[in-house]
Amino acid sequence: MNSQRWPDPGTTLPLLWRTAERPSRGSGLTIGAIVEAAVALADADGIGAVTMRGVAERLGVGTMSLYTHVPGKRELHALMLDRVFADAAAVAGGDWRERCAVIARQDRARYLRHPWLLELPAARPAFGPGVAAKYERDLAALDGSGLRAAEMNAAVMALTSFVYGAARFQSQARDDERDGRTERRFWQDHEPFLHLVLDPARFPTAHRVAEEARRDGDADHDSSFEFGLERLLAGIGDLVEGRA
Amino acid sequence: MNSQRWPDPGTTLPLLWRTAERPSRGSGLTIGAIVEAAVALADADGIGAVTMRGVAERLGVGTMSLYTHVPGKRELHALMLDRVFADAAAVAGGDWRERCAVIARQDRARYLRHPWLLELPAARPAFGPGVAAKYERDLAALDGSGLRAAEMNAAVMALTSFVYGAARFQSQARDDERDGRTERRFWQDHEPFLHLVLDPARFPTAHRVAEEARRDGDADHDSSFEFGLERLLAGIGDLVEGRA
DNA sequence: TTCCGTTGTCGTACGTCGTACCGTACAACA
DNA sequence: TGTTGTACGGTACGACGTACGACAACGGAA
Repeated sequence: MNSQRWPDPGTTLPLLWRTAERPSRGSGLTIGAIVEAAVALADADGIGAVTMRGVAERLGVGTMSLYTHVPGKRELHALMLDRVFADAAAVAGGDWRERCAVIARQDRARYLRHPWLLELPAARPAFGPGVAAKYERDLAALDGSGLRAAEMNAAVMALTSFVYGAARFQSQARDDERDGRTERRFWQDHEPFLHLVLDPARFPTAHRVAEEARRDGDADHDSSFEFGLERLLAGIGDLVEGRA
Repeated sequence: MNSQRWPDPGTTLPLLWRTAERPSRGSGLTIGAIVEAAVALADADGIGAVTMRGVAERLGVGTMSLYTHVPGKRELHALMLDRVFADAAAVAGGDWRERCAVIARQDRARYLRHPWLLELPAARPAFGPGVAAKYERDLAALDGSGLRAAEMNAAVMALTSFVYGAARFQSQARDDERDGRTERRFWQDHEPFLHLVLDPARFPTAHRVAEEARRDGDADHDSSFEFGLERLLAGIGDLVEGRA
């Protein structure tokens, strides 16, 4: 299945900036329409539902017609990513810390709105209009924080990593719930194995904490995210204020 | 392809703890051997190389024979995850902060040693021997930090999220390099589009920072990770010391 | 208006995947 | 020495991405 052909910015950029759009004959097929349909499918049923056949069917078009406008599925994924990153709005007002918090919440919300984003390669996305807008916004937020350039980059990276990881765990937990693998069911299934899982000899701390947790219950994802964000920003703040 | 059958702890736990191992007839096939082969394939060529046919071939066995011992591919993935989490060694000595740092580095190293881990559902993994050992280790590290139980959980979650996100970005970047999508190539491909990407009117900050970045160069992943880890622990430390 | 080359459209087909189904043959017990 | 339970695995089905080539719709030239 893997055709060993990798998408690269060289082939993706003209698509992203629509500088080489193919004319449509009778079908009304355009890059934009294809990406729109793919995003709709992914939002509804996950990235697994984005098949070339599925996208084509949604557009009322033959499967292979897509290949006139898009080289392949991986490039389509890159286009989808840039498409949903285009919602990155400029953040004004407040100090760098507040701006960063707003951005982190924005990014988290986008991941939860489009959880398939978390499955896509995103380490070094091609600079389409959407990714460029997000890049601009992130940099502008940290502008004037007083950090050196290298520190600014590292800080953005730390925030991005945290937001990504937190969103991914939450997204997977949501999938679990949707498919019936609830918290309740989880512990029900573990009941026959609790003597192994919570063996006080092998796992003393786990045994003890499980007791406490049963009383207190787990924190929800929202407050857990806010806690981590606040701690990370506090740690960066220490650096800004020369305290650490 | 999706058979709508989801793996759950109820079916996976007996496999994880080997309480219902099927006897092997002439082939020497066991759960352990299957998991071992699958991990070897994944380490070598990624999670995509772990196909039932591939695992069977590596074991010199018919494809369908695997299904005698393992219900399906998703359960095999869960077994693989627990298998590599079993390397979680107890961390002794130092204060909570040092112990957390050691654990974070251990976890990051495991993600980079087994990057396919990052692709697996891991939000609420079934408690096999490996996952239980990691859980015990994590909790023991934070024991005695003075944080309340809810804060401890949130702190672990924040650290886990950060480590996961950072490892994922680094892993993807490594894949990019391996497949020829190097940093150099990236900017070469962008050259014809720089007037769009770095348009001073639309993206003023990006335009300016790109100039600086060209001089300074990017920080590597190691120092970037250490920066984020240090900041996050500093922020948690503020809380412990009642400073924030 | 007619013709023809260009090119958007898409039906067919191939090789991959996970796995359902079922026949076969071996091991353990009678 | 039957008899039976079950480990093993061959075949097949429906999904997938996409290579290939036939066809038809369009634009410009005559």
